[in-house]
Amino acid sequence: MKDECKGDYVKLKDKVYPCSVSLTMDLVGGKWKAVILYHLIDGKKRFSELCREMPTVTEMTLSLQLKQLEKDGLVSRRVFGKKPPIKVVYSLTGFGMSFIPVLESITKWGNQVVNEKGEFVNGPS
Amino acid sequence: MKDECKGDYVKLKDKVYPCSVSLTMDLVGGKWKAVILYHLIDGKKRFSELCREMPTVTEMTLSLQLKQLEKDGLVSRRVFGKKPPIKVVYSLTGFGMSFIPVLESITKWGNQVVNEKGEFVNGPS
DNA sequence: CGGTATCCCCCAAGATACTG
DNA sequence: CAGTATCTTGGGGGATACCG
Repeated sequence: MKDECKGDYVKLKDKVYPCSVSLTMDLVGGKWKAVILYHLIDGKKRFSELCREMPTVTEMTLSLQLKQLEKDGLVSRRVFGKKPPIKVVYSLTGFGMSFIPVLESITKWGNQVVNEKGEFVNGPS
Repeated sequence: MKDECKGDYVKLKDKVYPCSVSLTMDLVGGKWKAVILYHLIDGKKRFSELCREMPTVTEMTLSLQLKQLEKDGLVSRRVFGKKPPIKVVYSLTGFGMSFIPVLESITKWGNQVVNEKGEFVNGPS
């Protein structure tokens, strides 16, 4: 039963998806993952830096999402120091970097949408 | 990278997002929206066709997601007939079509991932 | 500093049954 | 044919407090 490409299933780490779009959305979908990856495009960042750059995400959610991204191999986490002033640095892995073109595509479209139908705002207030 | 104002907020229909990536994920994120749009790339489809092409989505969820996509202006819904053998056709709007490049980018990346780390499967399971 | 531990709410999404 | 109507559940995501 040879279907078209669209009908084929794809499998990654014991999870089966109906198509590669579905797989992508599982890896980088959700409310924050793509945003996090976007903020890591320009290099490694500390946890607190990410917090500052994404003030609308709670620490807990950020931590959780980072962990999932790390588990899926998109982000790497390196720890410096052992006593309470610890330093943790996150960065894109090679795999994560391979996603940059998609992120740029997403950003570009989002900006277009805002330009045509929305508006840019300058403060949280 | 031209977009240096990553800290700016964007607004669309009374909703405020921390960045355009966040906006995009709100419009086409979730488990199925992007998949639905993907299946509409090659032209208009009836509800039952979409059901058949996406057997892992329930009718209810499909209906719900289509309604949201319609509300956000990405998909158009046209009804033919008024008595029980009704025919409803869904298609991408111009706005929806503007998202095709992003979908292609997503598909391409997903396929790469499967090629390098996963596998293609031919049957359901 | 960089998280966890809890607790909680909401809603996406599924199952099943029914209808104009 | 193309959906609704309910009901249920899982887990994403937030708030707050605390810890190594």
